[in-house]
Amino acid sequence: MAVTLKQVAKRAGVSASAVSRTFTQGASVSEKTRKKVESAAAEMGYSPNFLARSLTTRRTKMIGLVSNNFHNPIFLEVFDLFTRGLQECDLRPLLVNLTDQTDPEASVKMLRQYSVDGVIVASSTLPPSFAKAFRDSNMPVVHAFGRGSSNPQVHVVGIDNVECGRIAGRELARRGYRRVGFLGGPAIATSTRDRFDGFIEELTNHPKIEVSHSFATAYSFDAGRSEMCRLLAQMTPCEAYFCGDDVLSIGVLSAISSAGLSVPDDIGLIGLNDMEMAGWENIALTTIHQPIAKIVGSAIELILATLEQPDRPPEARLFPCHVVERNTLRPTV
Amino acid sequence: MAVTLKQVAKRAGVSASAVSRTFTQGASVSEKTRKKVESAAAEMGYSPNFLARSLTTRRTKMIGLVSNNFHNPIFLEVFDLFTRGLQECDLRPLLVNLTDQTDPEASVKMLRQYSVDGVIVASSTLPPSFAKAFRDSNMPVVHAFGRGSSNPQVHVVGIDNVECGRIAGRELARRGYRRVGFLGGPAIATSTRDRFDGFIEELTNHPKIEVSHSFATAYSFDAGRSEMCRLLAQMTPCEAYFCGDDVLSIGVLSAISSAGLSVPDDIGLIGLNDMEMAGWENIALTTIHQPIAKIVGSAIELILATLEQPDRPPEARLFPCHVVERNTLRPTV
DNA sequence: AGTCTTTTTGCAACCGGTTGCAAAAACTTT
DNA sequence: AAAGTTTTTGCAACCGGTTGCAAAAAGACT
Repeated sequence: MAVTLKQVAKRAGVSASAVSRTFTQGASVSEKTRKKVESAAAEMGYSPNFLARSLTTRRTKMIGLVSNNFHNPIFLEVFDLFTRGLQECDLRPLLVNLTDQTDPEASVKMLRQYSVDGVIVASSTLPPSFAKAFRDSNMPVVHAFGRGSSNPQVHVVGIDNVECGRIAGRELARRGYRRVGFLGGPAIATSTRDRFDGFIEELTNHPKIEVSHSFATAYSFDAGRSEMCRLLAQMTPCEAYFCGDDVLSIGVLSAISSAGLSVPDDIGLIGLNDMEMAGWENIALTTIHQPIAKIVGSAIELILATLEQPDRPPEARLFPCHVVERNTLRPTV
Repeated sequence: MAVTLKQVAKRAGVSASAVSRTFTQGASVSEKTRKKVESAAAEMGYSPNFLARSLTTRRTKMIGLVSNNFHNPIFLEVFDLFTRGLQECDLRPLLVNLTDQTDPEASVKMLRQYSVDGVIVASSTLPPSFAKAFRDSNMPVVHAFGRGSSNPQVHVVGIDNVECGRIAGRELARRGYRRVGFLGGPAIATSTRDRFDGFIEELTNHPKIEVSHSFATAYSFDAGRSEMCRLLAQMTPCEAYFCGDDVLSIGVLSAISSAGLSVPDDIGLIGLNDMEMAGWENIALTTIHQPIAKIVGSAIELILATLEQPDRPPEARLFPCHVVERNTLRPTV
């Protein structure tokens, strides 16, 4: 059984309040009693119970971290950054894995029952309405990697996916490709739609370029590979593809080389994310860099600010992206 | 402000205990009051506060999930499995990222302050003493991917790393390699040592085979690549290498192809883990399969059992591994 | 030493629940 | 209808802390 405040109080010969105050920032305790309490606490190995404390302070310092992307390697980086960042702010992540089986409503309820101080939804495939459910339940929430909007319902931190689509389109045009393809992630995901829209929009400026598109069933290696295999079997491939994201690109890359074709000589490829693996020398994917460290940092900052000031109006913070050139697009003509 | 039990009690016209009992499994409440309470609760959107409850029940249903492997892709699979598995048992993972900056002692204390029901340490690089610190602090703990031992200090679930070393040695011998190398992870990690010992032991049965060894600084792509680059620059390479793990292997693979050599024609490679990526067609790593789903499942089962029966003697559960043949070792001669 | 301030202290109520216990209510049995 | 049995109920204490408040102690000033 853990040592309690009362036991420490008795041992130190002071009241419970005195002990409580010694362990509370900025409370009024004389140096003398503080010493008494501290040594008693040290002898007994006491440290305050955060959950009991939270009952009166109404702060648990726990943050729900909700995601459904446990198969995309970039999310390992995301989790690393979030857990480190939260820890630095003295917050603990309560991790929720939103699978197909889990009821979204249930996780809202669950996180409320655990009195988390706030929630971070980390996903580019969940709809804004999901994050909003937390807001409706009166919890501060930030949707990281969510869809930007001029007047968002909840805080959003991410990138401008439409602009990324444009960047990709522009890049392929600049390199003189004449038949290009959009090979997106799941067609329902807003991130996919936005990237698609931007891509198409940009390429309407280049009427001579022929554009086609298709969608993979998920942001995953397998989905990318099988979609590309399907395309290769059906028709003569485009000269270059803009892929929904990096892991998808790697699947595509694999399909291409299995077909005996080579990148970038036969087919060009540009991804999105710039995950660690994209820089691995045997992959060397040309891709659009998404500043995930900044996004994560900003999401944490925003949730922190919202804890202070719960009625802060929802804000969208979108970070600029840029092309990282590696070896999967041919040089400019 | 969230609805409390008392408010529900008032609305339903019953005592607080009645409300509490309606929400407690197996408590005695008449059908009539249960109905009254349930409808009042539904109208008001009440659900019990788990943390307040935990104060008396002494169960938070939170499990500390501690790891230091946020850069090895296999750990995304591990986190996925753990979070799903725990959720299915109605437990929530409180995630702790043990970085170089974080004080291990502090995380023990922190998890105690949050009254987690138990702790799962998921790491092959942390020493048994780390897991033991939780045990010493009276928390049920399971060390997943830890070092097996005939009389362990804490519950361990994992693989027999020594045996894996033997398997690798045997496999290379069987394929007729005559100069083989061990390219391990960090030399201090027990998993590395054990794999090394087994490998060496097995190869003493084959005195004609020449064995060398070296260690990378981490289980990571970069570490594998740079160690292999170093080896290739220094000396004529071995005919085949047993790599510390898969991500290391992929780094090694990349170094080899950068050097203009090919796998398995010039150099053979066998990894360990069989992470998803090892099966990607453009990697196709021959590797030793570690049954991570079984390990995770068993770790959860064990922590659950220990919650029921805290004084259960420490147990080591080691799962057998086997070679998965893909394309990085030459065929048997 | 006496008065006025400021700081420190303990009491008691509270945070949102659970639970042992004895009384009340509901059934059984005769 | 009375007595006996079982089930349901509310009271009150408790889980491990925090905090407003008024009293006590300490310090500052005549």
